[in-house]
Amino acid sequence: MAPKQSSPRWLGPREMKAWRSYIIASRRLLEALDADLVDHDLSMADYEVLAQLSDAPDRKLRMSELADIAMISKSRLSHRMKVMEKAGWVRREECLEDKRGYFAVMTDKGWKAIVKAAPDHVESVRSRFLDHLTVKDQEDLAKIFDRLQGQLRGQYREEA
Amino acid sequence: MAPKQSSPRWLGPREMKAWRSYIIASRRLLEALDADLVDHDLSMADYEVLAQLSDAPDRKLRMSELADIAMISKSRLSHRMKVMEKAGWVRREECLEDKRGYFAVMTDKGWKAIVKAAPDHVESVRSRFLDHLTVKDQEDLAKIFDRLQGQLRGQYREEA
DNA sequence: TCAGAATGTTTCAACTTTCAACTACTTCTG
DNA sequence: CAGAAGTAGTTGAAAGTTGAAACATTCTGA
Repeated sequence: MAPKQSSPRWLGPREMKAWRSYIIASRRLLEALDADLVDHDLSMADYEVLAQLSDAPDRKLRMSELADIAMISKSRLSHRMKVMEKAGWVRREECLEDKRGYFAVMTDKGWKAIVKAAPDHVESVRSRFLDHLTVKDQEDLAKIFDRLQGQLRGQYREEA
Repeated sequence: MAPKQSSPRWLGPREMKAWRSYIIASRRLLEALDADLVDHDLSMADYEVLAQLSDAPDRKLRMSELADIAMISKSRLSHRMKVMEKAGWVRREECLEDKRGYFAVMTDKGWKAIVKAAPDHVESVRSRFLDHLTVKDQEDLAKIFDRLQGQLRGQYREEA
């Protein structure tokens, strides 16, 4: 895929440090955040889905759009929705404009669940991430990761 | 677990931005790096295990130590080793000093596999991550994520 | 010497994920 | 307007992942 280099540009010490620090801390961070959510019977993935839904107008979104912004496949969302539906957090609703389509709608129970989980999750994000960043750090990070994202977005969507 | 706050400190715009940018870009980055390794029949997790092994003296490590530095559970490593053993990349070797123990040893075939994958992986890390960072960015990131890691290390190991 | 701890594997059950097929509907094209 | 092609979403099966718990073996310290 990537054109073979005649000789690979190995990472220098500073590059290696940046990469390893980032990747290791990130793994630990994600693990910790997931662990913090277990008390609410949620994973980060589910939290993300519910959070997106709760931010949407009328707390409802087309399945495809939800899959898109939550960054999961349609099939996966379908399966996950079935579980969340059983938990009573969401329900499906037909789309009248396009009868192929469905909306994912957050129920009151789902809303209560996310409202209950959110403060702990936010606290968790603070205590494990934000609290350790200065204002400048925050700005630097946002800048850096926005730059990365710009280049990553859809880059590997080659199969389409 | 976390003590309930009387009122949660919601994220301000700058905090939200930093957090979302980081988490979204990171997910895309990880996905992309994994996708880049598929050609070599490797996942990031397997790459990590093999890389650690290839860095070790004699390319061999005690199972526990390997699990530790690759940040996976012993059970998981055991499972994974079985797969990699079948692929011919590693083998197990008894430990003579402690007969309970085993070494994970990288085979020649495993060495060849990682040597073949490494340049592409490094190139992938560059093109998707490092190339978008200035030297200062690299230093900033290392500093920030080291700080995070210090606080995360073992923090949730409460069950032990 | 022996109880308890440590190493590592295994079995099992639950869960996750992907893939391809499928239904139903919409849009495009001539 | 017919029919081809595309889109939305679901489904079931298969494969893979994971962690917990039980287990065998060996080590260690009192």
